[in-house]
Amino acid sequence: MQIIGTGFDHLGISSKNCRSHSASSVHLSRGTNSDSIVDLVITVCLEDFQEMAAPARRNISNSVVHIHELPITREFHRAAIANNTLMEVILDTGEYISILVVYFPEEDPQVISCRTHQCGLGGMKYHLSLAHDIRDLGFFRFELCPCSTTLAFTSNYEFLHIHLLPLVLQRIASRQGTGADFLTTDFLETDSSTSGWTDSGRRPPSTPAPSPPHSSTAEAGRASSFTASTEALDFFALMRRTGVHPDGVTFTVALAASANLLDPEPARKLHSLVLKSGFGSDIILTNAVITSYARAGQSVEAHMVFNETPFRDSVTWNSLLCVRPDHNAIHLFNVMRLQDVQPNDVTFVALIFAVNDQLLREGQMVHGVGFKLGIAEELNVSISLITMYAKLKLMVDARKVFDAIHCKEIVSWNALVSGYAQNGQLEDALAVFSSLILHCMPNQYTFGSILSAITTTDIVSLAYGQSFHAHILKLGLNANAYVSVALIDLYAKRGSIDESRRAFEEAPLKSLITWTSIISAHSKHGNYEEVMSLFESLKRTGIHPDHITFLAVLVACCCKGKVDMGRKVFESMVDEFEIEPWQEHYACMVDMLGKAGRLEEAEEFLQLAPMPLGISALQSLLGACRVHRNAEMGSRMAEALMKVEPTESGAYVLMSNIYAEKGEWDNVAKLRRGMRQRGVRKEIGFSWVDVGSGESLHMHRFSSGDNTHPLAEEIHSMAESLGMEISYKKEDSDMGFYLAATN
DNA sequence: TTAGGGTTAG
Repeated sequence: MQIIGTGFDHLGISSKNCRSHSASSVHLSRGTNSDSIVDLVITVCLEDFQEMAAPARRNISNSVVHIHELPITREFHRAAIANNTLMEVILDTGEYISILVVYFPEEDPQVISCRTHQCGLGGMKYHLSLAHDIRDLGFFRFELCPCSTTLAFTSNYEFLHIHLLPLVLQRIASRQGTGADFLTTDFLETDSSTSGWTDSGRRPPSTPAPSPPHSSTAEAGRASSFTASTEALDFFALMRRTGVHPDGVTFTVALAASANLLDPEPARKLHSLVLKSGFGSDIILTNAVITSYARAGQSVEAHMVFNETPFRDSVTWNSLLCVRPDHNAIHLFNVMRLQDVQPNDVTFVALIFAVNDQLLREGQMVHGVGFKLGIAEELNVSISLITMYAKLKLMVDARKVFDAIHCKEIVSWNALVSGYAQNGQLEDALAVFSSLILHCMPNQYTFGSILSAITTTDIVSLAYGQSFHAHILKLGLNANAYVSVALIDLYAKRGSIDESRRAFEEAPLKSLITWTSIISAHSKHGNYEEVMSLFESLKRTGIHPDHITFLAVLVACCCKGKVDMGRKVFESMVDEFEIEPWQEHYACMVDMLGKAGRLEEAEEFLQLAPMPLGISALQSLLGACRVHRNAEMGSRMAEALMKVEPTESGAYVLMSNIYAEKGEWDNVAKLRRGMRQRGVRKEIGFSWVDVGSGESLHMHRFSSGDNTHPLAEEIHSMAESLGMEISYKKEDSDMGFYLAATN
């Protein structure tokens, strides 16, 4: 990427400030680069940007365009025109283009650099990735998107941003040097004393809403949506503070932003403002209010607004149908039809989504009604149906829906691949992939599904995954967040931890999931030190670990016998990160304490858990009782296990071993009799060996004493020699430990 | 300017 311009030096913009989205180096020198990538640098504020942008639009596909040092004006509203025109330029050209906009107020220049990055998707759709390089602007800290983010151009955020940016500029100019941190003020708060459900003072019940994601923690898309929406509402607040009255469009945009925040407060305040501003009967705003409440988890309020609305259009009904958790979507759909409201494709998509895997008949019924109305054949409805049937484990029906689609786009192929992958039908998924590549270009979703299917299919060799990895590299999809996570997981589960690590390091944007993937990978490999070091690095990034991260760390502590550290981690999860432990966390603690021989503490944890811990915790404690020869606690655990799962052999076998080791043969015989009477059979355990020669893409499965493989003899002798090597190594390390202890 | 879903990850 090349940025052309003059006047940058004295503004202090360095390559650091102008991070390249594509991670290539940034040159701030004057020069021309007429290759395929075109960069446009604009120094504003502009006298009349529109006029200047016109030649830009004409020339942009030919070479570098440079608009520079235009006279500064105080008519800031023109900046809005400038922004709009800028966006038009991007859309018109349809080229890969990077634009840097530098706002340059007259006195004491302040800089906001805003890089707009556009990528065209086959000329069909345009998405903008809008990244703001933030500079410390003295009194004014402009917290936009701290990292590169992707936003749809048509998202409300941009429009609001474009409309209100001039106000920000005006604010900067008028308040320079005042030290006011005006963007942190909650302008919506000015109405809080009077805000409420309606002017009659009726307030909605305060149901807790899901907390907003940490802007620094959530994966980039979510974070950007959250940050952008917060910013949009800040602008809205600023707009009101500066005395500009919002119109219906502004309210709609602000409500859409509030819907992204998952926080009921802005929704309530905006609803109140809508009513006070006389927009109470505006159907578009009413619909937006319903969605805003619904997204914030306030389904009661969403329903109340719906009920109090005298006029409802199809969007109003669809808005309510999309409220989660849905209150009987099928019933709502029936009422809608009784009231002669015509359902459309959106209605069906929402309805199908509401049909979960418990509702087979309802799902089929919805399909039938959609078919009769001629809506089921619409592409988006068909894709929803494929996913619905895949969830219902009816892949034959999913396939029928897929086959009936006339114009198959990549998303429909992906829905089918994913359906097969999720239902463990790897071969079908691979067959669909083979056809898919003849018709369209696979994308990150395709590979995400395929890789996860390979990872979860035990009998498939790593070589299979590697061939897809090669495909991914060729298409340049390896940097995608989802693909990199799938690769980390694939390599870790197939024993190649170094490849896992490489996939992690190559991931340009590391989300919590990326971090958790690599921590889990090392945890599975028993690399305690790596796990702890990565965990510390993760915390230093400011990303908050979640339940699964903690589980991976606790498992690592458990495997390594680091009980005190494990307890510390568990406590920090509860006290510092305020994460309510799942039963898996308690079970892990029980396992950890049990393995370390701290059986009483383990049993305490078992009782401490606010929920029943399930069989795995009991099994692990029973196993610990066997190792540490505590028959009394062991029999308590075994009894509890036999009550929960009377036909599972594990408890009988373990308890029988405890008795055998203590020489209590009568008890052993009693247990065995009990097993026979209840028809309990010991399950056969299998192991898989990946030969990795490339001749076969499938792994080889063995059970104990299994001689059916043609190379059984060779394999057994190799296993024997490996076993001997392991025991020598173990003796060596035991001796080392002994020497260290005696010294 | 309001409604939705489909593909991916620990």
